[in-house]
Amino acid sequence: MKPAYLAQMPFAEKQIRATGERLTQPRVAVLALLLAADHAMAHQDVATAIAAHQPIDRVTVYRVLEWLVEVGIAHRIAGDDRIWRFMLNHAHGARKGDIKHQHAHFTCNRCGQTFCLNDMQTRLDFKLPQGFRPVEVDLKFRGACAHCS
Amino acid sequence: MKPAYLAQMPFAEKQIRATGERLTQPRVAVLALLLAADHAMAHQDVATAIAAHQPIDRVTVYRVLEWLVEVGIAHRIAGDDRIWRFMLNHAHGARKGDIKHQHAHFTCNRCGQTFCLNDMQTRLDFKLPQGFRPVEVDLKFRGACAHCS
DNA sequence: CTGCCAGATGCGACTGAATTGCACCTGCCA
DNA sequence: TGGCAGGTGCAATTCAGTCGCATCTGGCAG
Repeated sequence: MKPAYLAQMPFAEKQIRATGERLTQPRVAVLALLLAADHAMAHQDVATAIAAHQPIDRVTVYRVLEWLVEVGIAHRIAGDDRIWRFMLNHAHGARKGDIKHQHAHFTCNRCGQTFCLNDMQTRLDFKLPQGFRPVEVDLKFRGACAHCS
Repeated sequence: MKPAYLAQMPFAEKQIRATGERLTQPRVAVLALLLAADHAMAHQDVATAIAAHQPIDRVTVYRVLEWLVEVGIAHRIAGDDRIWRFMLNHAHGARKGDIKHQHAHFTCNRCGQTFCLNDMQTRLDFKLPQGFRPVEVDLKFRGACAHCS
């Protein structure tokens, strides 16, 4: 059986080319996998999924994921199990001076999966104590996801 | 020179007794240290600070911190460096059905310290996608803290 | 089309936070 | 004050993530 992410490869290639950086097998495979995922993936998940279809080194997976974050394609999420999870960024027109990356994550206590809530409606009004100047905000929910509840 | 946290020991003892659980040296020391801290402390910080004054095992520190979380005295914060940090809970009358633990953390990009923003004013209106039922919310800021800005 | 080489990959060894197993010790109640 | 449940100390282990280095390769120059 062919993994579903293979269908995403052409799109992955295109997106990598758009960065102007090198197009390599591991990069395409990892990005295609993330394109096909509806939830955040841990390094291990990525390595296992790809290894089932083509040989890939653990370390390369780490480096590709890190690279995807660097070029702004993906972002990493710190899990409660001290494991990084990765997800593609939604295109969002950030303007200079804006607080970056203001979007929410939802981790399901039942199935353990982490989702990005890009389309949620949030209004966050806050006023920090004197002197604290935020640059970035993360919002994280825990509970039961749509699948498990 | 006597570490400042020693002054907190009587209070620590009292709070531990209030739990009905055993009163032990390591528990008192760790709690006293956290009582004296104005920011979240990593396991290592705790171990080092206490070891300077009395012998204590690394593993015991882990277990005491975990225990403090269990009995509801402290809570743990996942850092971006995949290190747990611990801070005392503010007393807050949570009612059944309330979303637990809705408070914010602020991690300084300069000095690396993490603070609990208990006294901040926040209003968070949110509406999650269909089916997602949150139990807990964490809000995390990164930027420059009052000391560094 | 081909050779070159910066940059990417693969592999092994390593780091460091956190956990586990087990023997010993100690609060605390009877 | 004796017993023992539960806490502590120590050694060994786990596991995500990192590093150094040799090899390979995408993509440009020639």
